[in-house]
Amino acid sequence: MKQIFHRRRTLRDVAKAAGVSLSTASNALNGVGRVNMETRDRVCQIAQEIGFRPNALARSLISKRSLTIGMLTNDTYGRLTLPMGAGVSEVLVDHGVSVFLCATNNDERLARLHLQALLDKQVDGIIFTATRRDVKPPPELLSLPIPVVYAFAEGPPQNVSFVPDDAHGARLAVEHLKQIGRSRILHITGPTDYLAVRIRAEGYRQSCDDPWEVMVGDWSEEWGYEAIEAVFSGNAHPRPDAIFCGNDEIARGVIDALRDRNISVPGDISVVGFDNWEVIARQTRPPLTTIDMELKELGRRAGLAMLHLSRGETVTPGIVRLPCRLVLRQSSQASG
Amino acid sequence: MKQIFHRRRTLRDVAKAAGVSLSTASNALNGVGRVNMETRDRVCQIAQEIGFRPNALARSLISKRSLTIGMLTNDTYGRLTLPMGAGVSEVLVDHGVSVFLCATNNDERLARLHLQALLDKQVDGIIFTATRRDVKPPPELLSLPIPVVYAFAEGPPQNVSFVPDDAHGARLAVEHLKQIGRSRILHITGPTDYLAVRIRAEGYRQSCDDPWEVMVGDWSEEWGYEAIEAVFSGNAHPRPDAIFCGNDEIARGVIDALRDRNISVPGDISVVGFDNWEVIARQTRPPLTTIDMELKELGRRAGLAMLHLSRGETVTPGIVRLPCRLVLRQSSQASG
DNA sequence: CTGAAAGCGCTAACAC
DNA sequence: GTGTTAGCGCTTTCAG
Repeated sequence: MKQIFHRRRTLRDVAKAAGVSLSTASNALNGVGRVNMETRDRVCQIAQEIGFRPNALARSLISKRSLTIGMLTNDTYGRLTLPMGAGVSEVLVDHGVSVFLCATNNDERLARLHLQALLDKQVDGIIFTATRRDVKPPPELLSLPIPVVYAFAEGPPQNVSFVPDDAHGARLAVEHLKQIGRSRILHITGPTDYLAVRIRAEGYRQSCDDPWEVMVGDWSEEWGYEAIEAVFSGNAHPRPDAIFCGNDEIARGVIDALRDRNISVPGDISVVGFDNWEVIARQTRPPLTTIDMELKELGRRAGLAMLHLSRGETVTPGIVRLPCRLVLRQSSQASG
Repeated sequence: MKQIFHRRRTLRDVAKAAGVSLSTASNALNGVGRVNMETRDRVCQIAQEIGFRPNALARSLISKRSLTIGMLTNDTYGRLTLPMGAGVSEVLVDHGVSVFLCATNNDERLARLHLQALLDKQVDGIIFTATRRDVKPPPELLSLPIPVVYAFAEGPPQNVSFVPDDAHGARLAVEHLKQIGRSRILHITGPTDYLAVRIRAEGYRQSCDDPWEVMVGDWSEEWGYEAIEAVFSGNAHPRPDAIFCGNDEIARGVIDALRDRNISVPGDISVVGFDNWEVIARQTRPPLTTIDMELKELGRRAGLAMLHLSRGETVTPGIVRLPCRLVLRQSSQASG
């Protein structure tokens, strides 16, 4: 395939066709300055007809605002980055701001390469997102000539960071379980080197009247399954009547293991997950009650903050913790 | 948060500091024209020191190449779009090309908005990707002043489109099953209004010596589960010794149903899925043999094609079908 | 109200 | 080899 494309229309074309000068055409189209109604309409009319669109590059060169931001993410677009990205561009697109997506794939060189390209292209700001909120952002971000916002990552105190309120999420889960009459609540979760794991566990301990020892493993279904085996095999373990899992995959393993043991969910034991990863949470049997981190909203907030900053406005710095949401399905209460 | 940022260094700053003219500085930094080795080094040295970086906007204004492309996708970044996006930017980043990600969310208005923004920003080209290859691309794409490449979508014949070779994938699955000695192969798949469903089914029929009637439902685990119930409940149905599923979710339902019926996988029945969606395929018990559509490679090819086109080179038009890959796990053969 | 002129930051002819 | 000049497409004083 090879196509020949004809020159784009420029403001000059419009001006000539309308028989006015460049500046008049410009003023007319932008609705600034003093310009006769009639000429204004005529210019706009003609611009429309010949399909004129202003060259954003030329504009940005003057205005020093490119209406462009970069989104730097450390993963190959995991399930976390995506909803956030959607949120970000959702709030920005109406303001004409486009988003460069840069997947650094956890590669230092790639990150630098992308960052350099972004700066060269004069992006108005950068949103850094990660798959783990305790990922250390690249140090280059600390001394940039443009604003930086952190999403699902904790930036330095002088910047704005948006993270899900994991403690709140854990509380939501536990409170819900208590409210439906559960009291022996077990927490099975992922590796403790994840900040989120530690915070969720702490949230669990604080809202539980009688917290049990937290069971720590990896993020897999397998671990959830094994954990249940461990709890129900010997007689050593006391029996829970509810299980709050650190993520949905673990919860799925837990539910499968309970079913294999003919323990009814939610009849005998209520199960709550974390993440609301639909492909898992909707497909457990029964469907999983879980905690949604509202990532899209998080993205929206980050995008909004970026918008303000790029206009030179002030945004309160610090780490903003956004509330989670309890998603009720059948795994916690029979009436669903 | 509010920060004051100081003016960026311009070529003029470099020239002044080096005591040369603008053009000499430019030539030196770009290694073009005739410029004395010593002055060249000195200029570069100084540029480095004061942290000069050329303004890509100004450059693009002259070169008419923005080193920027747009990726238009119809979904909120499904699991298909993402690996492709990674592939695209992987091949482009080394050439200084950045990618605008535009999620249209299947909204006409949003699509137009994004498209307009992209054109205004003088992107060198557009990659259109979809979640279904039979999604009709927006008609606006047909008459654009820049090249358009289709990925996981079928564009008009005069353009290049890259799609996974579903027929090949189906053949891979069936051939594999035959090779391990299976002959009564059942195909359980998704809705027939999906082009991919029809092609995979056709591939199944052609490579099977004795194809059975294809079982059609939706894309869910539930459907896979139900389908097995249907097959094994009455006596009407003949019993398969292998099941090729239209996607991994169905396969998971199938495996769960078989386990619930104490039918051994892969002992009695081999199961093969489609998609290689790891969160599912890795977590079935046993882990799922499946077909990978090599989406990242697909993205790479699309990015490469874009690169050529944006340089004005010729690319053979038409629909390019990229081979799939069989991912062996334990669900098809015991030795795994 | 409108137009001529300068300039954003950079590149590319073309003199010197 | 190096500097001067024009200009990419647009906005923006500032005269008229």
